Amino acid sequence: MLEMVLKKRIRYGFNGFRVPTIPKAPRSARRRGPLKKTVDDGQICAFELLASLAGKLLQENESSSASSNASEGNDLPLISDADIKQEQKDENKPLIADCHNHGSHGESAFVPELGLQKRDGKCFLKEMPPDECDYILEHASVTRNSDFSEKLSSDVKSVFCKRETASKDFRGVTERGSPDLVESCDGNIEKGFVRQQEAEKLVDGYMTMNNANGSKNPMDLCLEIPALVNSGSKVKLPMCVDSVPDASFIRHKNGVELVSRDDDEKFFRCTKPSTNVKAFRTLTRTGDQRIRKLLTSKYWKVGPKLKDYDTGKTDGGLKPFLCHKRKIYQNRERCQYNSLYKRRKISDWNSVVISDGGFSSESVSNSPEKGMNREKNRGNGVSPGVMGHQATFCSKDSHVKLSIKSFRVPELFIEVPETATVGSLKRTVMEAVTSIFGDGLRVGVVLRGKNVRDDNRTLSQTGISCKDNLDSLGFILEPNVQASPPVCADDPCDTPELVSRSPANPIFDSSDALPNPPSLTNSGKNVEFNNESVISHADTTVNHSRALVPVPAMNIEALAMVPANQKPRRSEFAQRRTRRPFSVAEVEALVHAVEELGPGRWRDVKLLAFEDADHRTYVDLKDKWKTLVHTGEIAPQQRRGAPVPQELLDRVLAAHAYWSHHQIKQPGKPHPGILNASEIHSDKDGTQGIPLIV
DNA sequence: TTTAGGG
DNA sequence: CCCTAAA
Repeated sequence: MLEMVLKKRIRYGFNGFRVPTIPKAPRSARRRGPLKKTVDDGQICAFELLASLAGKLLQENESSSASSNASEGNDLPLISDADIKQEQKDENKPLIADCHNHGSHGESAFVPELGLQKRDGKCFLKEMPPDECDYILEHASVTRNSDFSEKLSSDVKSVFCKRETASKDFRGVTERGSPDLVESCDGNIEKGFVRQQEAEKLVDGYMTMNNANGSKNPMDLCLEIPALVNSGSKVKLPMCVDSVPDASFIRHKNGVELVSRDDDEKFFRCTKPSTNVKAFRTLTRTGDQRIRKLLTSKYWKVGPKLKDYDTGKTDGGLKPFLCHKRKIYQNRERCQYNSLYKRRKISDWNSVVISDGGFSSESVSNSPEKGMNREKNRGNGVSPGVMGHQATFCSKDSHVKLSIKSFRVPELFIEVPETATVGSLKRTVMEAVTSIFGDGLRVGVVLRGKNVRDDNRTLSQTGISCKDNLDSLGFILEPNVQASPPVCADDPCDTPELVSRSPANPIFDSSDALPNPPSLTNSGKNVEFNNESVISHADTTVNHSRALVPVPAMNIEALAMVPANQKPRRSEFAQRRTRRPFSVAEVEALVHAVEELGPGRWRDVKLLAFEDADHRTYVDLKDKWKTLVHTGEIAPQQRRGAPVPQELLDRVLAAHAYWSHHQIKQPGKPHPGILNASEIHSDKDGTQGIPLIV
């Protein structure tokens, strides 16, 4: 038989799926309206439940958490999910919004919703097995979209579904305009709750997805984070991660093989007989190394070991998967996985709000703003509870609002026999996607192209609270290193970083020619940030590099349709950072630092004068110095752009001349001349700054 | 990861 | 600013 290789790129970002939402925690909460209305069931109590849960979890966790996440405080709440329950299927309720619509392309997205189930009013909690239940899976729903464009690209999109709290059902959502498929999934989704350190947080943290009623883009996630928050602790991302585990399971069942490859081309293989799916995380060549790194297989390795389970498949429907997964998951895997994933999953939830804006915030969120979401990072120990009221440097408000419309996903490669049915293909893709997620994705925060790893820094410290930086804020999905469950327990591994960076451009798609990347494109990086910074949106999605999100969406069709597109278009994705002219103050600081340190020691210059300016890399400083020198050398009339005080230019030239004569920097050594003494160790202190030159 | 330069 | 070769 031949195998077709489908390569997909998954762009999370692309249209279709914006964000899958996965509400983790309190589902009920998520739904705005429903909750109360549905009072009837347990839903009503969602918060309460959550709170109680959280409390339990906390208690339990504390011990565990200590072990597991000591460092970070990740401990998240667990989620317990009771068994899975949902089972209703409502197929056709369109919940969410669209994936993008492209005019031409219709996408159909399918978003399942997850509903929390309560078992009894009190639901989960009770049922949760103390141990295992730690977390409940959440899940994500996957969506498929078929865009042409994407199809072309053979991307897979995944979408998260949002769920309604009350309902147990999934619904498929279709996008408007998209002629294609709409599928509804019946699947059941499990949810897990994450335990959070604090119950409150739980509450806060829940995410809401958009609902049909939701406003505009259901898919969009808006996150609000207190600027002060330490990245690690406070914000929680509701990821689909949880679902991940499930996915993994799924995979096995089919015998699909997933391979994750990193740039190096190492693969992981999950294996199994039937179809093989390989998921590659290759990055688009955007060239974004960063991204690549992220994607690299190392990260992705995931635990391939899943169990097999049966699933039905003929349907071709996703449903089976979902259901199966869950079931399986619940039954068996859970425990195991829980342990494994727990950390991750649990980790953080912050409240995420779906774009609709709305969930009833009041109940949940502490934050003043209503629709805000918070995220927590799992990593930090910091309690979410504390939201920062503090003002951020840059931002006016203490909260940073982010909106993530879509995430990008790396490419997936799938191999299936020609004889495979479309349904199996779909499943395969689904599995591949889920497996990826399942493995444990964690959210990485990229600011100005740099992965922000320090989870303990506050957003304001990191610069994320600044609007300007928001543009360059992106979220990426990173493989959970932890995949190896045991290891990571405590550590940071899990801790995802949430940083958001907004990518500058949503470029990526355009190249595709396909209209699709609609959402992304729209959002172009800059556009959005207004007061609120929207972080990822389109950009992220678009940018492969920046924004990734966990939620998987799939385009099945696309897959089928486009078996092999391999065109990696690098250019597409790459985007340029937003331009950020140096202010006079920055120039002054730079000049001062160079006067002391001399050129050639850009790292030290950065540390000395721009340590807190995350967006200024040492390369930027070096480049700026280069331009300053040039500017100083040319006639004032020839200078363009924001004028730099002549005084500074004079200092630039003086320093340049000085260092040209003196050995410019010797890294290890201080220079004999003027400067040295101060310089060497002065680094950060250097503040005293001695204007050496002059 | 930094530097150093060209683009 | 980006991208890279070198270190």
